[in-house]
Amino acid sequence: MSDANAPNTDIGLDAGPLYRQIKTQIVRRIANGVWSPGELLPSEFRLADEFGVSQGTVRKALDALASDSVVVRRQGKGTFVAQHTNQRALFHFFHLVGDDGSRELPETHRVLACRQRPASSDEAHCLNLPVSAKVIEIERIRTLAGSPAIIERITVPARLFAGLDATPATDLPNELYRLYETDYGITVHRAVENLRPISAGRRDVSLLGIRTGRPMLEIQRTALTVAGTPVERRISRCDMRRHSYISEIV
Amino acid sequence: MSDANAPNTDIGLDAGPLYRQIKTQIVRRIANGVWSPGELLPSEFRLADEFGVSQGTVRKALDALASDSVVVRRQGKGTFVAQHTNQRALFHFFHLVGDDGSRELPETHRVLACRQRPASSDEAHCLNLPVSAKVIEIERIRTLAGSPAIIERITVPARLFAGLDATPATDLPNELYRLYETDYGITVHRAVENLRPISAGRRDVSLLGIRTGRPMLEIQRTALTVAGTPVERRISRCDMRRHSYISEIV
DNA sequence: GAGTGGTCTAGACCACAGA
DNA sequence: CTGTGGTCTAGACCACTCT
Repeated sequence: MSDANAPNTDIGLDAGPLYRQIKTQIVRRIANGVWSPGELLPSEFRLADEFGVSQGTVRKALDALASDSVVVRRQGKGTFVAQHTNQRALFHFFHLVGDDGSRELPETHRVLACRQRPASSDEAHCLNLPVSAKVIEIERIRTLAGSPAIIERITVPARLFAGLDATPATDLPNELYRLYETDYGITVHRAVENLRPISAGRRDVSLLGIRTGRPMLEIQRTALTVAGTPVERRISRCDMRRHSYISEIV
Repeated sequence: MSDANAPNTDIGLDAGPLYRQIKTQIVRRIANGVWSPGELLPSEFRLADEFGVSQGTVRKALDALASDSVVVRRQGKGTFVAQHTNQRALFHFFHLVGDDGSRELPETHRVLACRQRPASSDEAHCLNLPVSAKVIEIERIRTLAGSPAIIERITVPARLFAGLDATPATDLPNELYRLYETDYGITVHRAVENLRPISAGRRDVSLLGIRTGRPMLEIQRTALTVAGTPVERRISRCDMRRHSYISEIV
């Protein structure tokens, strides 16, 4: 890239087509905060100049990033680093739909706890932390269609979210990923969910008003940054009497 | 396309960029059986000639089709219509994973019934059939890690699958989508699954050896062709004591 | 060696946003 | 009006497969 006739040295061990190297470089800059969510990237021509390649090659990298939802392209305006919006939360990170097919984010939530503590072994494993590491735990109840329906236990590494446990519960938004992004510079890019059915226990009964032993859905989620670093573990117990989990397969 | 300087007439009301029109044309031919699963498409240059556009435009259409898994491209060989393989079944159409993270298709199944009957209202709705339409129902038990774990009721429109109900149970493969493709010319392209937790009933107890009332996962799937026509309704009751459902979110 | 898709380039024109 | 991304073209060269 710096010299068209020599192998590259400014990319970790080089290799692969140019557009892929450029894609990697751009991802790296976004991950390092050189460009922040919502920010306008340089135009294709400027990037092409900087990387020493043709505009078409930069375009191919940017198109790939757009299809990964790492950037958003807007004709006439430019290319922007993707940002968490309610739209994205709804269609990508929230999979519960009403029995009538309605797709709505929870309107309200009630925070039960927000404290710092050592990671459990599950959390240490999923978040790739040493066993002694501290995490911040948020426990809350989310409301669907007017009724409390989800008990959520969210844990994040304390090192990355310093001070989050001191946040007043009223300052915690329902869509936490926007908070992670704006206040801690951490963007959740993708997640893996493991689902299994469970029986309502005493706590579910008292918090959600469901009957003992009724089937519920447990969602275990691990959320990752664009660099693949796990940044959140979230376990949700969901009352599915009026909702189902939707999964689209291609 | 037929004339570079005149608007198109051979595409339903035209409109949109050329590569998209070409993509639509190719999808249409595949849907109509002009090109069958596994078949080699003409080369980019031949298609470009035929459509009267440049090779680059055809390439863009084919790349888009490849990323939709409608075609598969192989350097040095050509572009092929995508085919159902065990790989695709495993990574796209089967979402149950073992507690140890193992991802395996069911090895065996036992067919309980394969008969023709009128569609239920759910089936008529999901398959977009008139209420009086006939469907063919297959009921079977699938085995995971050596134990019967899934009770599946599959229904397909009798009109599209004439004779399927006369198939000996031993001729039904575990991966039905390959049968649909080879014997009935119907390719499942995508599906929508709705999940909800349920309690094990009498039938689950006797067929799967699970205890009454234990939580299970019900998966309601509607499978569609590349043209968007629903071709299968499938309801699976899953014993999740040793498995979870995995969902990857981007 | 011939044919295929994969990469890269260079340049034209269009559609859209905003000063 | 300028600058942006979106489309389309034409041609070069590379990597791979098969004969």
